[in-house]
Amino acid sequence: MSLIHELVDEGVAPGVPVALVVAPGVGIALSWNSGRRVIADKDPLRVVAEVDTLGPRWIWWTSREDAEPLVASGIRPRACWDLGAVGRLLHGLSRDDAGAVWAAAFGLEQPPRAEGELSLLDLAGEAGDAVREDGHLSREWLRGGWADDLDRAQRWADVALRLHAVQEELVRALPDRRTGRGSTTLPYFIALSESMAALVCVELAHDGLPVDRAVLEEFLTTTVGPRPRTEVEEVSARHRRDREVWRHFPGEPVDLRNPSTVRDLLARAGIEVPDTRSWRLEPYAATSPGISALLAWRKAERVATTYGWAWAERDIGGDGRLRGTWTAAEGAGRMTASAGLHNLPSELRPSVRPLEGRVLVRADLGQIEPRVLAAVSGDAALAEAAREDDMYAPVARALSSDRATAKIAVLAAMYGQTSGAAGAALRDMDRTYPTAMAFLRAAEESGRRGADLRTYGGRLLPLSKLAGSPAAEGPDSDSAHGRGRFARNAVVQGAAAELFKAWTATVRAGLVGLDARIVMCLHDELLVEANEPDSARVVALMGTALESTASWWCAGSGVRLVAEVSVADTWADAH
DNA sequence: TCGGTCACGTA
DNA sequence: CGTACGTGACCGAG
Repeated sequence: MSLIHELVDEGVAPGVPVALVVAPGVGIALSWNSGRRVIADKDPLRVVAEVDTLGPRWIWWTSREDAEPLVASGIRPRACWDLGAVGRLLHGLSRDDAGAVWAAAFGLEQPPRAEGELSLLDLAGEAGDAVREDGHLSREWLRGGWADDLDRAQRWADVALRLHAVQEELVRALPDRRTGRGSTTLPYFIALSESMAALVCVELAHDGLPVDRAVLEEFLTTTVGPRPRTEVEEVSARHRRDREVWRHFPGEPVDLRNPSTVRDLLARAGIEVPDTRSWRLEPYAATSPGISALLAWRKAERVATTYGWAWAERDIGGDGRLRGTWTAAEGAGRMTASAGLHNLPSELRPSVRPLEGRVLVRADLGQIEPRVLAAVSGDAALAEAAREDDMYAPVARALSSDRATAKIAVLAAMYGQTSGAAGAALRDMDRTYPTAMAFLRAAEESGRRGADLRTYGGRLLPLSKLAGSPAAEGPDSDSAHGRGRFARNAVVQGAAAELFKAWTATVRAGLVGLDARIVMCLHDELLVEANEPDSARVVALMGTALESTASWWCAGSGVRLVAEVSVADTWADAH
């Protein structure tokens, strides 16, 4: 009987949680509720690929470490439960190492980060078991002490399965705040999609974003000059750009990279400003060629330092793929990316372009934050507005204002604006959408007090641990107000991030069998690189995936979620 | 060598 | 208007 048939007999089936531990070059250990076994094989990843066809829900410590070798070998696991990602969700952790996640699940103190050599003190009280007498995981095991022996790998998989059981119970105990509840709780769905987002992060880091080097190099050459071959060339290119600004100002040249000397320079020209931020200088640009030159210099300098030749050399591979490291949830719960992936200036987007025959399918969620506010606050009137394609239109009618004012008022409410022109509109918001406004105020109040909050999907926002001590500084300090604004925004931004990741996971599942992959996640925007013949199916998938996600994410709320989808050869054209 | 500040890109 | 994040240059303290 084949391995696969045996596993099926023993209860491995689609959706069944199976803890996986890979011992490189040795084999794998599996552990699930109705069985456990080790499989010795010199090529363990081949075995994982085989078992994945049964569709188990892989349980692993973190996708970052455990899925990386799978993805690198070409495996695209169907489903997982990422203990680290769920640990972050449940406990508001800023780390996801096994020792920390385990401790949090059992209500223990966070252990010190396991780094450096183990001392005798560390090993005291460890009798060779994975779990110590004090309930923490063994430092020896955390450092990979299980990896050369399948028997120990099996015990390590058992430990993961046990943590999964505890996490699952904790997740199921979280409140489900939906209007229309189903049999599966919302936080449970979110635990799954947060896990899948962590896996997507590994795939994004592996696959990279396609860059057309010729287009990029043309742009860099015209903006900052040709690629410098020596340090001398680099200095002279800098100097050439600097001179374009200096020639507009009489007297000694100053260091343009030092804001305080720039401020002096402007003062000499009769322009007094408290700081030299571009939005403050912008009004002078029309009348002062010097300011205009300085602003142009700033743009070029940004490219030269952050998105210039050095960046291209460092972060774009020989295969023309821009790669960074991705995290699935930081701060309020958004994904983050390094290597400039999340703040690529729009001028660079024409360079994001796949090879001939492939296209980019771009989809973005329209007006996502106000729609999310309507859903998570349970405000019936705002949900009514969120039935429309453009929800600011009905809001404007309700506030008897124009659309622009309505938009400002809604955004001001979500971001905690304290001053400005939205004052009157904000008071109308209070009258028209009292439930949503009370929801936001309650979040701000929690933040100010330093009381922990959970997002709609169950993410713990550890406001008691945020900068500034709530106890020492009192509820009216600057840091208390800072936490208040953060909390007010985080309950919306965080829930929007959860929705986005759930949508992303659904899109990913729908891509199986197509020649297409997700190459960018940008808060409310998804980019899929696809073989041209498959692009129409990807376009359709973006919409159907959103519908099916909305059917559980905001069940019963009446809120409509909308995605705008387009296909193009470059990121810039997909708008 | 480090943290703080300024600046600025995206959402 | 305000929030989140990552990056880089500079300053001043150590």
